[in-house]
Amino acid sequence: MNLKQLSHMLSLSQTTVSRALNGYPEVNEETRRRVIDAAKRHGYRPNPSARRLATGKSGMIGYVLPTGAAVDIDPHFVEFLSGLGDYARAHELDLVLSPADADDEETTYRRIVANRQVDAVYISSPRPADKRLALVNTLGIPFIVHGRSEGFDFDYPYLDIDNEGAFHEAARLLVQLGHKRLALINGNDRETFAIHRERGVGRALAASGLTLGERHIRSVTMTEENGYRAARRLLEENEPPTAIVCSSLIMALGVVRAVRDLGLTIPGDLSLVAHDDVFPWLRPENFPVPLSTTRSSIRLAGARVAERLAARISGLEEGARGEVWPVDLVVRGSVAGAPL
Amino acid sequence: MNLKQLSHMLSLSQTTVSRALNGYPEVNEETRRRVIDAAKRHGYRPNPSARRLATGKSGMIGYVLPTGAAVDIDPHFVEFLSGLGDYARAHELDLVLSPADADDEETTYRRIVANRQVDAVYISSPRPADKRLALVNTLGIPFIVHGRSEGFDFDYPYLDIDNEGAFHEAARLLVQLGHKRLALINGNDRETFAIHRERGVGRALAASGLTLGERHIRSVTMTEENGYRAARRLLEENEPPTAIVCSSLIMALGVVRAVRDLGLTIPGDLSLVAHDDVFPWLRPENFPVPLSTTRSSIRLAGARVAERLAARISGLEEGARGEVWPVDLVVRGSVAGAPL
DNA sequence: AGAGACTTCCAAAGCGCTTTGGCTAATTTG
DNA sequence: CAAATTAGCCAAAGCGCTTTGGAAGTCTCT
Repeated sequence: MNLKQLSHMLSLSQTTVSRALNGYPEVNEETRRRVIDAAKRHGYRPNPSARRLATGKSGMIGYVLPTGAAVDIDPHFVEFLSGLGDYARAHELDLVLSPADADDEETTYRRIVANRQVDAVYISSPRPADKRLALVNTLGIPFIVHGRSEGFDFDYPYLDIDNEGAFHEAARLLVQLGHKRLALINGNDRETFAIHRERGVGRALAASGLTLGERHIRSVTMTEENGYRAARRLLEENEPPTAIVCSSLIMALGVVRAVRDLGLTIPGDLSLVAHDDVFPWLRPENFPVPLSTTRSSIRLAGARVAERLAARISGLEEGARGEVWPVDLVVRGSVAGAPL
Repeated sequence: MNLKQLSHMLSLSQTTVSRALNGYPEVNEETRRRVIDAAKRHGYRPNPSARRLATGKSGMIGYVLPTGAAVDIDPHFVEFLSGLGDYARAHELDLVLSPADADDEETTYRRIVANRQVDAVYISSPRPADKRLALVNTLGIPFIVHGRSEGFDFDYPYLDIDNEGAFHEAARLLVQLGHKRLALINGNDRETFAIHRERGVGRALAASGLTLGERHIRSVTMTEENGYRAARRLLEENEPPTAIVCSSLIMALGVVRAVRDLGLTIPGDLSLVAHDDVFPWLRPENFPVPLSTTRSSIRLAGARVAERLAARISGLEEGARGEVWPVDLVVRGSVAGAPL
């Protein structure tokens, strides 16, 4: 059932039927009702390919997926996707994943924009002065950044959590508990979120005249093994930290293992706080010692990003609105006063 | 730069240019060279929307993503996706994720097929007599199943690992080591892979006159917490198992925690083997006691599925070829002879 | 030399929608 | 009451490809 048949059936022109269905004003309400009714009865669905060709709109959102033999997709991605799906499901919005060589995403961005494959894209894990931002900005495709970048002469729409505030709170708590030697096991410090987190911890320490020395910062990709290694190196130093703030639950697993291997205890010898993106399959309250966390659901963020992308596509949202979500600090058994 | 302009430039018809570019035989090789050359020089790329409308082919593969407030996307998905991207990247093949209500995926399958949104789909985590299989089979869209189903009167193309064989081997090893009371902490037993794994363990036990009683099988979604709970319940029974086979590393984390909480040790009191899908961020050799595993890279499977989908789309692969990959049994410190 | 078979190309008709530019009849306005 | 709007509809022209159905020219064979 296509438009031609439907309009013939109604003894109307394709123009009128099309307009009736798409909510244009220049059609009699009575006629519109007839059309909509007939369309529903006959299960008419406009052919998306034809519509695409005519309008240049695809009704899909895109994501350029960096891949490569040495590249692992962040496990957080799947949670973000769940959220995105939560929104998209209800709006028949599909997501196009365009795998790209991690060393050359630009080609892929250009391709999907030139081909008009998607109406909008989102960008995740941005870095300061991230080239992708500049690119999509000049290419003129609607976009939203999940996270933040820095150092541009233009504003852009984003959704981010208050990483600095969260880690500031966490560190401040530890300082208040008497800890003087804090360490930070961070994610890749070329990404903005990691920079913000470090800044948060640094600010909290500075407020008490303390500092976060180079020695006490590890910046690694977030695997259990890297968490373990970082923790061991920190804890085997001369004056080991008495508290660690850690950027992910997965790394925290490694930290816990290292602490055990060294015959230490949490929170007796070491206080530990980690950031929790809320994985359904690994929960901080189930750690050997319930883990204190800064918590923010990445799934909710996914849903919100989808919602805002849809709004931008339909013109409901404009401009460079930045949105920063607060982060909860949830204190559990893994923190205690500094050892004497 | 579109076809019209290009053909005008070459003083050829659109027909000839189109055919030259698409490798049709009825065009002089000399002409073809000229055309291809000019196309390259001017950076001509056929408009995919137009091509889609004309041919009905989208050049994309699809996946219907079950979502819902109570539905969590399997973290394995991201690894599979990495593999898919490895192949797709090199072939400019995009992946369309169509989020669907987990209780009604059929509508979405029908939509993407009717709209010809994708040229092929893959289906994962199939169950016996899975409705999705019957559906895509009748809808006539090329597909590949990652995993296996059972109980159909038709064959279908799939890629699966030898779950039964793997768990048979694992259980056989444990039996050989003198274990008489084995338990299985499995995934959702409505999915075929879990059934196969149970079958494998059962067969190994039966070969030695042992059985895997109802009591010794837990079938749960694969979270750390569920692994912990299942292990505790098993180990707190009258005659607790001396060996556990576990369907995922994440659950194994929970098992290890439970063992510790109960004051037991691995492998002294309990031998443990788990299936490892090869996550980059959690490796069995880094468990407190290095974990014995049945190993199979889900990422490689993703790449292979993409490759086969592409082959089916282009007609290189036909029929209902099933492909079963062997699984490695990797023995590490977590298994030992049965306690006396 | 004429019939048949290739080879190589082309004009034009789709694919199914949106949108432009009217046209008619009804309504409002001075 | 004539002129100017407006409401409501339509025909036709795209969007940029692929593909059908020739047509003209070149070879081959008897």
